[in-house]
Amino acid sequence: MPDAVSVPQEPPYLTGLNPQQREAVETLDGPVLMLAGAGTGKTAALTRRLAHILYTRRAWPSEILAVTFTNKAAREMKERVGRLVGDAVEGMPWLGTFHAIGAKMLRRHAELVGLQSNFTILDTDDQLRLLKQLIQAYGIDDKRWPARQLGGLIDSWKNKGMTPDALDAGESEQYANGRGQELYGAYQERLKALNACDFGDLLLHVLTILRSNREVLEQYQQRFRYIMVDEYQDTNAVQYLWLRLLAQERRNICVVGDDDQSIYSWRGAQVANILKFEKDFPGAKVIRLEQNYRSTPHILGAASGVIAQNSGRLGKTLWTELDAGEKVRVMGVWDGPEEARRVGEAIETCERGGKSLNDIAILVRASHQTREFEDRFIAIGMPYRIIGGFRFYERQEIRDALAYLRVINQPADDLAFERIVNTPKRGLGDKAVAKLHQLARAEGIPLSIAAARILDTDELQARARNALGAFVGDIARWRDMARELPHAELARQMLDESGYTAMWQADRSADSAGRLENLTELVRAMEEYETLGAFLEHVSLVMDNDAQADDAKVTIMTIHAAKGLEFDTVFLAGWEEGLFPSQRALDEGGIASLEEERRLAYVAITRARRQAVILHAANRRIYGQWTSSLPSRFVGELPREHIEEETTMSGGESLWRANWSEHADPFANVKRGSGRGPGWQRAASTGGFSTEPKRIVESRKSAVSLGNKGRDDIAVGMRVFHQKFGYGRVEEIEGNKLEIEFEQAGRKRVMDSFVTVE
DNA sequence: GCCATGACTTTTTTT
DNA sequence: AAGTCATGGC
Repeated sequence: MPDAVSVPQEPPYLTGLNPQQREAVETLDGPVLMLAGAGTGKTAALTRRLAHILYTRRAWPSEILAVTFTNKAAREMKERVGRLVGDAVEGMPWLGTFHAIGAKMLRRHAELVGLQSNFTILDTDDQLRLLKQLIQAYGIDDKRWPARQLGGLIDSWKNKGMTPDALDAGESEQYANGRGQELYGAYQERLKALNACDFGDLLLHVLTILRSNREVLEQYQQRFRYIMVDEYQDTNAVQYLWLRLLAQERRNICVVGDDDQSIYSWRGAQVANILKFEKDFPGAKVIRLEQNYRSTPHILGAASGVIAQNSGRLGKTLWTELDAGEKVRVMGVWDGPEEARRVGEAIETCERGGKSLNDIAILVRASHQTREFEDRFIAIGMPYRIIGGFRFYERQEIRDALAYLRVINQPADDLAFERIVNTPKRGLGDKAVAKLHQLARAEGIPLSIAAARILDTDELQARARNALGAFVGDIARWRDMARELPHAELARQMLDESGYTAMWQADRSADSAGRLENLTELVRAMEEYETLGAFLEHVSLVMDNDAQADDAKVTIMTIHAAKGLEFDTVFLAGWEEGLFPSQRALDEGGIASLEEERRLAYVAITRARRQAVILHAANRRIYGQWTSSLPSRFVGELPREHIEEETTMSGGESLWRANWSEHADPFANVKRGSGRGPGWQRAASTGGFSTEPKRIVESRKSAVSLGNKGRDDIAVGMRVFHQKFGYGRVEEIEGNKLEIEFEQAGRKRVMDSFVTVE
């Protein structure tokens, strides 16, 4: 230990950083732009920078604004900072997603935009129902002008920072021949009446408040001594305006981003934000992180080759000191089910090689692709977790239960009231609800109050009136209970007394048990929150269903959801024209969209640490229709020296014909020979092309037998035939896997779907 | 008011 | 293929 006296020991958070990272950590004053390529340790730099600020007492935890894009990223940052500075991280109320922070600010100043602080945050489903009502009320044909479209437009307006009165004619023109503004305005009015807001409002309302209330703005400008923003390339206009206002005073803002990983332009993200940072904050220090610590040179080379096809990049040179490792495998398969099967097999090989399933991920372009893998993994008993896709709170039973809680928490929440007024069935159908609406609209009161009033009239049939009376009585009683009982207990009783639990208990369908479990889980989760309001906020903004990460599972998710994550082995499925790049992107956004798809491909490949496998299928079922597909152009853009191509489809004509007969007329439009894309031609001409006959058999087998999930025709001791290993005797059965003593091949573990009974 | 039936659309990505 | 939505019989 040289010079232990004169050199104070380096704080732990500074060790192991490269010079650029260290500079990013230690440059605390003034604006900083960190351009950080994939895998260059930007999260490490960011978290240590945070630790540095706290450690040197430049600011209290509550004086730092740290914004991330996803809850996952926020959680991870919290964890990593916690490891460096201990409990201080608990006092960081302003670490979170833009939306979570927006909600927090909005609750404090709700009255400035005409809301009460217990406002409800509507999700997309509520939003859509509300829009449908409005569209109908305004006499617009919802076939021609769907609510979804209006919802999308409103969202994009909010992302651009446009309130209804700031909307220009061109924007308004996009919906129902110029009635966009009218509807948007009406929607905002309605939200106010419901004491509710949508996701976009969490950002836009805050911007409005900061812009129109000098004291509030100054208060926050003073408070936030340091501002840090992750994934800056994905910020949209409102977020940008927000940050600019908040950072203007102290100018201690550090943003981190990578223009090559900008994949949210459809949500209003503007890469331009990162490009003009130096203009917005003159004197900004620009720090580039270019050493990649994550991936092997082959993986990096493959990713760089693809992204190099894009124009208008800031450009950077990633390099790594890691060993070359394996080449990226590119695998052509017959169809979707085979893709899932091959990936399953490859994962089993990894597993046998001692790899944890937690280090393996399957990334897809569109969430519906997860299904193929789910089906397959259930069949072979492979543990998996799906991230994204259906969120916990999007499930019907959870949304119903939450609606009960919302009605208690916030009497003006008509959407919640409507949802549960006849769930479970109480004999209050459309007619009764229409009467309620009528009264509510005439008097300008919420539905729940209208419900109480209508009981004194003879508007409703005796039957409906009795049912409604009972329901109104229940709600009143629950509201009283809410004052005394812990909210989890309240929820339990409410679900019971309302008959909601009973409704699912009486349900004989396959998933009713799971739904009841989810309800239990929901109530259990409530216990962790101080107030009902806090819980509801958590549910609508933060909660996701990957909470239990205890045992090893393969992760299946979209590429978007994978941003910022990394895995040893990554399978990239469905690299086919039309799927990835997505047809819709190509049709609607032209070259700009294609480039975004390409960035997506770049993000996908760079998630891998050691091994990347890219797959493309020759046939896929789209909307129940078999369609032939070409390998993605991105496959053709992978530099040859970094990849290794193979296909499971050998045997030429005979195999193709053999498969045709198994489907109705699935490949009428299959193009053969010269009609294939570049990747395909190359695959066919390289040595990776296999001609082993056993593969043919297996390929064909897949097309036929995939439907069989589990089978009951096999028992221990039976003589069975396996396509690859021949005849053998079943020694052991474990789920879908069989232990078989083969006459030729010896003892092997195989999947039951591959054997036939003698 | 409830439920069964059939026509019809759908899937890009998320807070 | 699966889910949504409108219609009509009970």
